[in-house]
Amino acid sequence: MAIAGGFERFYEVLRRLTPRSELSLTAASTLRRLERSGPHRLCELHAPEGVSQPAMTQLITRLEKEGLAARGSDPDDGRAVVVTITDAGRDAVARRREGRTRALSALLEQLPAEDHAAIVAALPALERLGDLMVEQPPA
Amino acid sequence: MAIAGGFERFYEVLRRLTPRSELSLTAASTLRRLERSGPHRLCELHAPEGVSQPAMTQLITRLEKEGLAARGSDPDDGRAVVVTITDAGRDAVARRREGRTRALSALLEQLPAEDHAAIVAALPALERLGDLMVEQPPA
DNA sequence: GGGACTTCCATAAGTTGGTGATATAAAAAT
DNA sequence: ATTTTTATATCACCAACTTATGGAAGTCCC
Repeated sequence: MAIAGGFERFYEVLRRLTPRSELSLTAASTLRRLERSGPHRLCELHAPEGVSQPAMTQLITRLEKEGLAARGSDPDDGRAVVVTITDAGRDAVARRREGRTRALSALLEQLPAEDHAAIVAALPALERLGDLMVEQPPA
Repeated sequence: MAIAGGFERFYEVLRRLTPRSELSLTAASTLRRLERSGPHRLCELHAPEGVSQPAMTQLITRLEKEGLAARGSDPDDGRAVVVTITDAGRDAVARRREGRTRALSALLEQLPAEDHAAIVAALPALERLGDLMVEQPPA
């Protein structure tokens, strides 16, 4: 399939759009999740982010150290750790989002209008493809 | 921009499509480059792959150890190291490509036909966006 | 209510793939 | 013939994972 080849290529390209920022991929994704859908227990975070539980523990420890997230407790369950995003965390997410958006916009503007339109038109489809992929662990 | 958000999402999704394989992202991308456009000197590889020169040296060392690439020399320049992909390397690239293709196809088939069409239609545009990104180091 | 599992999180130890600083040898320049 | 530049390699270090294991809080079950 040419589609797979195109995706492979696109993936590498996106990879380069990110790297040197203050947040790792998983860190950014986790913070965005916390911002979008509120506090979560640690065990609810690691699976959707696709990392092991110890990795999530360590990530939260890092985020806490940097002041971007906070550990809390659940009064009804002494085992649980409830992770919350802080204001500084929201700022970091916003900064990252803005930086990405600016870089992408600059590139998109140089693209022919019909390419631009094609990408916009495909976004909802890509979104749904993403949903499928989360539901069904791809081999 | 909604586009940036969509890409961010899509990136995370693609990330999950890759990891468990035998090759790291940079390794796969480098092998593909060697397959596509023939032998390269080490110094011609690290910049387009977006890693430092020591990282490329180490990557080539790993690939050599695994038999996927080979170091050669340039008779006209004693400093140069010329990297070539081996048959085993080609096999590895092919296997990876096939695995990805199968996983993606399985998902794409479940998507409504118009989503499928939208993605196919956007591929050339994404390709061109990728070209732009390589030319212009995004902030 | 007192064990026996179970769930949630943390810790330990090891691995991978990167980084910057620096060394070395070959080529180019002055 | 020096000096400078270029192409790799090596070194010490680090970030972010992994698996295996430990311990504490909850649940189940007579």
